[in-house]
Amino acid sequence: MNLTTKGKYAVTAALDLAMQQTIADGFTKISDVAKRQDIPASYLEQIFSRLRKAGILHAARGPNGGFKLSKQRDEVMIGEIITAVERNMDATQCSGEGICNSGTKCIAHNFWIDFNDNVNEFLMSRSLDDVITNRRGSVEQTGQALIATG
Amino acid sequence: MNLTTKGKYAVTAALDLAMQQTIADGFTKISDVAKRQDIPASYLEQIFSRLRKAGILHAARGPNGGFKLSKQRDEVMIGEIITAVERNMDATQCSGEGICNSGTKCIAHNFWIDFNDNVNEFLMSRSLDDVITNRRGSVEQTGQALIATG
DNA sequence: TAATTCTTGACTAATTTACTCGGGAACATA
DNA sequence: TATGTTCCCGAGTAAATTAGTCAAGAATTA
Repeated sequence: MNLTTKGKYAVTAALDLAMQQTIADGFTKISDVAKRQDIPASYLEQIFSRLRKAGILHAARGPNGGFKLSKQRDEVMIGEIITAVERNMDATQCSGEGICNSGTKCIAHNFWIDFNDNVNEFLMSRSLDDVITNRRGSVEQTGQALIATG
Repeated sequence: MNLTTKGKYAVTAALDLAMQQTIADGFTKISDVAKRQDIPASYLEQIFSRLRKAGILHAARGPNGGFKLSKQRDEVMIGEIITAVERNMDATQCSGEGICNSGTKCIAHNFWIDFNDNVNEFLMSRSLDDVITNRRGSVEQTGQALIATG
């Protein structure tokens, strides 16, 4: 399981975009987000690139360009953001393949599956809007699983 | 947040010890646990050393020596094991210090605190016995927090 | 004494993280 | 169409971390 600076920056930056869209409806520049949230701009480029490819953000080039959310802020789940940028959020030793002890499931396998489910549910039940308004998960889990649960 | 092979090996090895103690009441050798659970023995040495220093295991040297749990298997929480061996399980960007955005709390700070609490509760509510008998957390959270929650 | 088992610390290769850098492409405006 | 703006993309890299190995030593039992 990896939860790194990249994932945390991604969430922070997405929250920033969501908040900016409440103020004005246009695109927000990487450099502005970077400055406000204290994130290295060139690193944030990489992160936004991934979020765009995952369909979470929409980009526009040129003057007045930048990024905006593809959906409403109550429709974007934190879990989506994290899986889009993190290498691996799975907690099983075998990446869910059940081969953790010389080809068979290790004795902790089901425990880590449960752990995955728990993290999954937490991250997929909280939208950007929930976090901004300090709610603790109000929207139903809708889509696909964040982590393969074997 | 770091959940690495070390933490996963630690849980698996502790489960093995717990299961062995049901069979016989003596000490279990590192080499036996390593063989059964497919964990490098010299790496497991390091892991058991930490678990012993954390008071989770008790060791004996010499013939018939090895390791055993210091408590009953329904009293050892998975969370204890993981914090004993993992470098950092905190998910906040600032290690809970609230300085994630140039000296102040970043806009995601409270979210990561909630995430910590969630993981915390999950791991501290499951004992070795719960995992072995495939229960999903039966014992009350008793002790100190796994992760500082700011 | 000899064999066994933990104890400790040093060491290391490979991987990952957390970035930077530079050139290019699209777009808006004048 | 020239110019500045902003995203796009890939390559490169220093530092940290992971996932181990190895060897010498201490305690214990037979």
